[in-house]
Amino acid sequence: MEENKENLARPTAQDVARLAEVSTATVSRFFSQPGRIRKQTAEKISKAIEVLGYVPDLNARALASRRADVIGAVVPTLENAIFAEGIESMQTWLNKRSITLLVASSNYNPDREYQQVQRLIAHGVAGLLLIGTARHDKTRQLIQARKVPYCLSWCYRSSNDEPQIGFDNYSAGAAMAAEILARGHKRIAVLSGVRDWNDRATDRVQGALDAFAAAGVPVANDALIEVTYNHELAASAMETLLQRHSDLTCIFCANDVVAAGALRQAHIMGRSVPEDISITGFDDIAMAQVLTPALTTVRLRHKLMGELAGERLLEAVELGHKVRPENIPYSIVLRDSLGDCPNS
Amino acid sequence: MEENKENLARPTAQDVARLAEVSTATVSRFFSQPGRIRKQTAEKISKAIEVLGYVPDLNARALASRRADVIGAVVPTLENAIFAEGIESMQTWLNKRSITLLVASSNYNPDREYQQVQRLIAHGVAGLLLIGTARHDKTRQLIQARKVPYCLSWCYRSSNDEPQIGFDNYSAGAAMAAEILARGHKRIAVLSGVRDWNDRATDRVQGALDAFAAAGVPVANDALIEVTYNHELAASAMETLLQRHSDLTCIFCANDVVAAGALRQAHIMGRSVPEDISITGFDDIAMAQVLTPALTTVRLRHKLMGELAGERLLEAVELGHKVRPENIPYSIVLRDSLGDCPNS
DNA sequence: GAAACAAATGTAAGCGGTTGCATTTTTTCG
DNA sequence: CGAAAAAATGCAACCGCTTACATTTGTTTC
Repeated sequence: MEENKENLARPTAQDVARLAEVSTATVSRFFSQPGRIRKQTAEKISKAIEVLGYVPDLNARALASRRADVIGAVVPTLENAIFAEGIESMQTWLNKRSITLLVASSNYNPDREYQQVQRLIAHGVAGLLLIGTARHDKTRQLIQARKVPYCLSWCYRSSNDEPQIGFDNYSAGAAMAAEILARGHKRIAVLSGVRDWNDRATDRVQGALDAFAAAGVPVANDALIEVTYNHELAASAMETLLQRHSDLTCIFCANDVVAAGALRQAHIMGRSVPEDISITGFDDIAMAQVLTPALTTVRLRHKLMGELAGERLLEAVELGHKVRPENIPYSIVLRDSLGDCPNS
Repeated sequence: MEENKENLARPTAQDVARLAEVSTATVSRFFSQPGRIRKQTAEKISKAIEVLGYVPDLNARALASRRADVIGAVVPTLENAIFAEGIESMQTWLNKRSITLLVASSNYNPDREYQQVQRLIAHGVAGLLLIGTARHDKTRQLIQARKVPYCLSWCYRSSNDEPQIGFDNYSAGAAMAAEILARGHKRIAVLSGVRDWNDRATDRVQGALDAFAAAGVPVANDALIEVTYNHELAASAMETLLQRHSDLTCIFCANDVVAAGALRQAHIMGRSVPEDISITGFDDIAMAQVLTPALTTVRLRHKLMGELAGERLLEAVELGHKVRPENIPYSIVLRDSLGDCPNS
């Protein structure tokens, strides 16, 4: 009687078994191998489940079967739309396969990344998605020691032989630089994201820097400013840039958010884009096309990447092999913010 | 010898106990009640943990202690910046307390929301964060039956006595309408989000509609268009609106993304904002201030809300009471996109 | 310094499932 | 129709950790 209170709130497989007049083993098989159960037995069980409102306890299942239907991901932050989008579609993909995605944020901090990886491992994740290549060695060691299948994402460096599915940021940076150079720009500045512990930002900027230098228009040291992922800081950096070099004709921005800030600041300072000065972005987040002028940027298929990473990682987990590296192509989206160099 | 292979990969509390020459109970207490353990014993244990690289199995812990340090949240989508921001800060807050946040997306679909709630319950979450008030009854029943502490978020309706921490969207909609009316606008249109199963969008629009009607400038039926959360659709809806009523002087948008699309379209059609036509947003996402002109909008403290929800929900879980409803104040941010009504 | 009490630790029974192996039931087929 | 093979189900030992209760060790008191 009174013990039913508990049972009502959280019926167990035991309860289901009792009501359906079968053993718990059969109930368990009802879920894991429905084909191996007689139709009439299955109906009894499924009715009992219905009646009791039974929901299997995934913790117990994970413990007993020593595998969890959970994949973990540690992203820098969900506030960055590219990660939010990628994670969202990865999750959607995984959910279709009854896999849960457990997301944690590191806030771009390798120490926190380590903690989060540890937390995810403690939760028994079957696989791990990490962002980029830069991280503490102990983080790698932990993953190695636990033999957790993993995959790096948003990055692709041919020099790196870790499993990775992402974009070749260096070459994409160079490609955008080429577009800029093709329009005759010679006085160029760079608005970078924070590069410390961020290989994506590093590669993007380096790709562009190298391309500019190779074309004989190197970017001066004081024409490169690093800012965190934030409109306002980008705007004030833009102001600084324009004060230092009033003759700039193009700003290469390492991401769209920074570009948006720069665009805004240009407007405030009365420089029209792209007539007086050109600005390019990176990522092609949704916002890029509603800005005025619409942002010329590098399109990265973040959602596709998320899906692909989910698919490949799951495959790797199930088949027990490593994820095969994949370089997802980028493209340059020419909109209005990049124009020909004025006075040339 | 050979069984060590397994042990090396996933050392258990048993292994730690053996190495530290104590019982597993003591190892367990080392984590749960460190104060109750002699210093020298603690040191032996902590050394063993270090040596083995032991990480406790949270699934086993949850099972044995029948409580999990996990809180679940079902959001419509992380692609919407307001949820990404709110969830991010809620997660940060919870992580500080060693609580894991398990996030799932419903894609604005009540059926999927139900599935996700079921999934989270299966994972044994100690508490649940839901968005808004509109959902299937069976979802409510499931939560009720499982006695999972929960909290609605992003909404606050005084008529609703469920635990809720969020914003009074109706009154915020009315407040923005008041600003619009105060500037003399009389030919007003509304660009709404999809209101079906979305109480936030519904309330915002209704609040505005009622305010306009009360002021004697009701919005015509064909001057209200519903669009999904998307720039381009919003832009084309804006075009339709302007075709139907070329004399509109103000567009009330139910969220910033839609407003951005409208702004863009106004620009394309050569209507300058706010001189020819005013546009207002809702949410004050980061983008709002980099648009040109900067968007006048309703500021909602999404991050604060996320933190507060995390704090209160955790408190409710730990103390076993309900979350006390909380109405988080909004404010109107006057920027450039709302101006006086022209020709008046 | 022994009794009395407090603190630290150990013992062992689960938590809610899974699964190898044994057993029972059903189907197949000569 | 009965024996052999196949299919379905049951039994029971875990999975890794927690915790009530028992036991041991340490401390305090007079």
